[in-house]
Amino acid sequence: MAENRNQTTDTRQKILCAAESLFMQQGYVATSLRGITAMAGVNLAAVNYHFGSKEALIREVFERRLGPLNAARIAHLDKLEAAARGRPLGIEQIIEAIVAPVLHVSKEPLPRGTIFLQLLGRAFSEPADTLRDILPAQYREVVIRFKQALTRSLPDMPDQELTWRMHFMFGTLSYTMAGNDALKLIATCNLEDGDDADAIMRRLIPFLAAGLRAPLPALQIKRSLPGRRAA
Amino acid sequence: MAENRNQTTDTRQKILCAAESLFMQQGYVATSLRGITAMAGVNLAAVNYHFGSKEALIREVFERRLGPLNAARIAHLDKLEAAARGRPLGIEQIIEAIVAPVLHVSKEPLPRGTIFLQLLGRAFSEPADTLRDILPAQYREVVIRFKQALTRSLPDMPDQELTWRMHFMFGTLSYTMAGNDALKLIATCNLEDGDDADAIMRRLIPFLAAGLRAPLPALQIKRSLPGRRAA
DNA sequence: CGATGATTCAAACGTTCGTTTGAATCATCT
DNA sequence: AGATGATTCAAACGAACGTTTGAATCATCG
Repeated sequence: MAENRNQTTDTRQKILCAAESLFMQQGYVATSLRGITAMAGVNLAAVNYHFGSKEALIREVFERRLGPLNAARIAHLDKLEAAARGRPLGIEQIIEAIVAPVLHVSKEPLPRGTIFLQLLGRAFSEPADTLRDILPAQYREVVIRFKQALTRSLPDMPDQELTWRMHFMFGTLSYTMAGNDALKLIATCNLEDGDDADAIMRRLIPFLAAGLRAPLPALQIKRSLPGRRAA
Repeated sequence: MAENRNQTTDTRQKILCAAESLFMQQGYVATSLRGITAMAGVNLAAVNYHFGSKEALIREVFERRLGPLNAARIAHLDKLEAAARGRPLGIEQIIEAIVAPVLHVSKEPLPRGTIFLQLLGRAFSEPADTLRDILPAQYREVVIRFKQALTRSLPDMPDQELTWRMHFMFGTLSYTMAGNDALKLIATCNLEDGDDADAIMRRLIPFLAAGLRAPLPALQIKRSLPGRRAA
């Protein structure tokens, strides 16, 4: 059993990188194994040999990066909570624990990192059944932990309202990561110069923190729009 | 020339509705014309006869609903500005002009409306080249007009910062419309009862308004989070 | 009614897809 | 060196795709 020296792992990595890149550009369904193996410079059959199927391949593409990313988020939160010794954390701190690990990913040997981020951003809106299984699993602990932290820092917020605001927050983050392509669709002014991942995320944190802290919507009776928002 | 009485328009509409529904469930690439025509109960060749190609079909699917939606947004904004007589509008008013027309769409003979909203939410992250052309065209005027309005209401906000916050806002809106599926991916508590489109949007407006009004991020010297990268 | 043009239909076209196969190649160890 | 098992490779498989075709059907009007 040669197990592996560099050949086998090399082929696997080349496939994973090419797949990551093409899935991002074209989406899961539109990307063919022939395109992936061509870009990776390996034989077509290598995908089924090393991964078993196209579906198993995309699963590995996600797990390879999403696992460490979410682990870093939780580690960051652990550190904050240890330092706080039971006191509630600041909203900005919590958000930063979610956002900062993304920045580290984005700095991986370029352009590997940003490619995955765009792929991840798209992932939530891809209807592919494949991700229906792996995303919840990868995110469960993150959501639970951060919701606990936010609940402590926003004690007056009803649970359901907080859930929605976290949903909004992840939506903004996801959409922002998915990125510049989508942005250009609706941007009318050129976003020039130093708008790298750092700058974007630094703009994102105050936006999200203010949203999370927003005054509760008036406990509206079910009468809807035309009467207008109250308060 | 029979032009059309009901036969031809009927077939067209049946195809459009089936396509809308299947594109939403499966995405553009994963949806086959055979599936669409089967659901619509028409012949396979009808799509190419009535629309010319699969690509032209999805274009029509979007234009059919997106045009009226964005027209309603602009009409809503027109009305607000006429009533304000030159004074700046309230942030919540502006956001409501963006959001409220969505609610009307969602109330179309169910479940037609919500289906399209989910499709639209996904659209921005679909890498399909097709939409690269039609979305910017459909959104250009909306973005310009609302940015003007927001600029007047937030006179101290730098243009670039406002562009980003509008991006964040559309991201949240898009992600929220794309919807419950994506939400369930990360939701840990069940969002019960009355969380229909109305309720969601009423939660969304304060969140977004607070985000838009958030204090400017400290005009940071470019030194970033942990210490890290320069410039 | 017979003619005309619009619409439907079943069948087929050529391509491309994910996957499988069986032989060839490579690395490793006795 | 020879045997062994892991890995690569070219070739092929059947299935599904978007599109085209040419005849059948329908509505309309002189």
